[in-house]
Amino acid sequence: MNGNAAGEGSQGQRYNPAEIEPRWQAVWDADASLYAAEGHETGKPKYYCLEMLPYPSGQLHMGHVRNYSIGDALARYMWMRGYNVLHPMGWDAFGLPAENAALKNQTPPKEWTLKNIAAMKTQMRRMGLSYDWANEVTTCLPEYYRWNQWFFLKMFEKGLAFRKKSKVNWCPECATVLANEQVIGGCCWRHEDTIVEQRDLTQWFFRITQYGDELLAGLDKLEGWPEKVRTMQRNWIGRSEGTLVDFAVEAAVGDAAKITVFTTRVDTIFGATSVQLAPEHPVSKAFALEDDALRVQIEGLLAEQQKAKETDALGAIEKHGVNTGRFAVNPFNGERVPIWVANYILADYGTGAIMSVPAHDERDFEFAQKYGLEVRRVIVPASGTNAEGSELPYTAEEEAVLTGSGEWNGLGCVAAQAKMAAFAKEKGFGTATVTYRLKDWGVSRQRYWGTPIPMVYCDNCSPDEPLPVPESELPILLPENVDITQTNGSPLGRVAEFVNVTCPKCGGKARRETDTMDTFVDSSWYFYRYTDAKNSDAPFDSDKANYWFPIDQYIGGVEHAILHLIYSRFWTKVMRDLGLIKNDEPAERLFTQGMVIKDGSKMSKSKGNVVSPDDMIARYGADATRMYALFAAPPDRDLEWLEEGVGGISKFLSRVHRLVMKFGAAGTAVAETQDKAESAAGQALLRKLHQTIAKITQDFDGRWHFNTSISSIMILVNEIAAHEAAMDAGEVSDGAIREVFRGLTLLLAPFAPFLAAELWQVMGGEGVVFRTAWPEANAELARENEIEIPVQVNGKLANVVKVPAESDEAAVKAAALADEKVATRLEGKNIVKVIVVPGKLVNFVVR
RNA sequence: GCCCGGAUGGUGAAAUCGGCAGACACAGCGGACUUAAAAUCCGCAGACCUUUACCGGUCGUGGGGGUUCAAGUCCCCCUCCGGGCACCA
Repeated sequence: MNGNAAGEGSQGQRYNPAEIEPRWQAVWDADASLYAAEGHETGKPKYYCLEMLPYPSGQLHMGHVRNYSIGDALARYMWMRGYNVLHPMGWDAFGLPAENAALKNQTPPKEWTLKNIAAMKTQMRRMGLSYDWANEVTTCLPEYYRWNQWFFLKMFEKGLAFRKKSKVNWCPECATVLANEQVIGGCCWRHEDTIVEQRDLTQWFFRITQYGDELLAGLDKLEGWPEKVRTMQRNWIGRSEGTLVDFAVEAAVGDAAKITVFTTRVDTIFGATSVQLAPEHPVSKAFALEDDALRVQIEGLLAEQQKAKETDALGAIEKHGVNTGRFAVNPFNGERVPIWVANYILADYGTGAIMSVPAHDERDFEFAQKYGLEVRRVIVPASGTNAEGSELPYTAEEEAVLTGSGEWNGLGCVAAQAKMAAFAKEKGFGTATVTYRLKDWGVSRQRYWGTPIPMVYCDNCSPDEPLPVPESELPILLPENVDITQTNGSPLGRVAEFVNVTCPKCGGKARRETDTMDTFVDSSWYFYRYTDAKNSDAPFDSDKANYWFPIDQYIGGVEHAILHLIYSRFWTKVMRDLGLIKNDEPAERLFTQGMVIKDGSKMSKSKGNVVSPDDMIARYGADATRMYALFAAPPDRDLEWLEEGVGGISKFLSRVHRLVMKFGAAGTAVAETQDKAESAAGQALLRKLHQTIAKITQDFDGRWHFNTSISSIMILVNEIAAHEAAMDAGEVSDGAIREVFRGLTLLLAPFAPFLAAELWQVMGGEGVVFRTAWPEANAELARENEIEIPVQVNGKLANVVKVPAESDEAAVKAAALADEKVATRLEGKNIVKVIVVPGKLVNFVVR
């Protein structure tokens, strides 16, 4: 290039990320120690910075870019603050897409997955992310999934892994079972238009409900987690205190001698005017066997309920019921009440049976109105409470007392609940109890690409009980070259060498379990493996895990608020009880970043609004792409991707580059300049630098509003540019120039690592910029000499006056009164009151 | 229905503890440089009224009320948008 002879800006020195970034990437890739975590023997405090591991689809998307830009900035900052940082990455590599891709491209899942991992790793390196690749974890490799199997055996030993026949969500498209959490709106989470069916299958489960109380109680202590996530988990666990009460069935048939109802309002039991059963309740079934006409009606109700469940319209289902013609006896008052079967009673919550109290429950009221059942009031507002809230149904329990309830009359509702539950227990027809919405975790999947479950079935020696594979036989390798083109049944069931096995107990012929594990198993403990990823004797070394855990900061999308994060908490508690670790919770702090939006909606292939990170990097560089992801919005909010914005950041980085090339080459070795004779320009530069250091340090340590951190760096650069002429003229000392450019580069390092490394080298900085101590804000240098004070008259701005920074109240007031404009406003008025907030404002209240 | 978020210029946003609303950017407009364009640099920029211009004024943070010398910020009521949960007894 030619023609641009003027001064410093020759073409060859222009900011060119396409040249700078690959050069530095090569340097970093060649140095495995750069981002390596140190051992516990280091004297430094530890910091475990973790971003959620991606599914290796083959392509990073902008959500990843955002997630990892946040984590990377934090990790680099913590390093510069002198911490021993663990910043690992891995691959959630099992799961259905690999099988789908295999069908489509005739590529085996393993090959497809490993190829994708390689591609995404390249993208991550291009992004300049500071991962410790020595601790990389890939969940689909036997080195990892053998420990899934090991944990399964431990859980089986402790009775935490068990089999039961259960109604399962079946996606016809996936031809597999889905967890409740994978059913969204009655449809499959992967096939949004495919309605999930109910099927009966024998499945493996993890007894997460055993930890229900602890999972719930632990949420209160997770103060570093978003309240939103904690609330979602609380709702998911759905703990509910109530009472079980037995109603005897009149003229009992077979097993159907009593009906146990679950209620949270046992205080209303004198108002119970019917018992309502779920269609699938054993007593419903027993009645149906005796009466064909009734059976048909009950089946009808069941069909309605299932259909509603499938379309997720359960909340809106029209209530239907059928009177069985039979009666149950209320043990509290000996009264006969009719037994109904209804479509809105769920078999899998509580006991599948309720007592219906129309006067004090919305749903019961609606049902009773429809079928003309008796509505009997047994609760009234406590005296002194106004009666308007007492219209039926009256559901209050505070400030409300019992009536028409025999010996319990006059008791407050809450007190009555405890006393009546105790009474039921004493008399042997009930007890206080706790019910959960949380269900045990179904982990069986009838798929190929997952961890084989390490159990065998032997008809000879153990026809009823599955047998665990001995630990010494692990891993049970997932066979390769399996035909996964057939869609029905487990693919592994068709591999004879896999299925046929010698019984570990009797040595005879036995069959292997052919289901694989839910991939949420993989992601429930991967972050422990990061602490010791190469260990072949154990999932990890306890000392190492205990050094690093809990995770100091976990960063990811809010879509994992329930599933992944509750399973991870469960797994941590199980591992603690196995004696492997000491912590009760996996992560001290959790951060959920917002979505990346384009043209008003979430980026997705179907909407065709996907922006490729590779394109952005090719056009503007990785630094600009990452920095934009942090600049465009605070990290917890949704971010609108605007390509022009990335261009703006790129322009800003060019400015920085130009200025450092021009002035920074003087070097960074000397950092102190408290030269008393520093020029006004020099003082202004140092003042802005130290203000910026304070601001960014505060952002990192506090609320993570990196958008304002970056804007403050821009302000600093604007200040530098404004003093360019003064620097040209030699009015600013070399020391001040050095300090300013050195500080600027260090502040930039967490956000734009490539450029920071480049500039550091240009300036002759010692060592690696990312291991250089984070600059410290000098309050003395940051202090303003003069500040502007707004002066208001009756709360309206009159003028702004300049005063020395340390002015006291009287001086500020005097300066305000001395101002001409202010004086004009005050003319002829009576000053009633003067408010002076030192350093902030003056307000004259006049009449 | 319940529980969380959110609503500020043309756009993304800032205002962290009740103290100058719109920092910093994007887009736009004007200018410098250039044969020209790109790039770069400088400047303008909430709306409205007034004014040749300067100056000046009024309104303004989804809507309505309130507290206060002072409200985007606190309190009460309402609207809309996003997310989660939902006959869970």
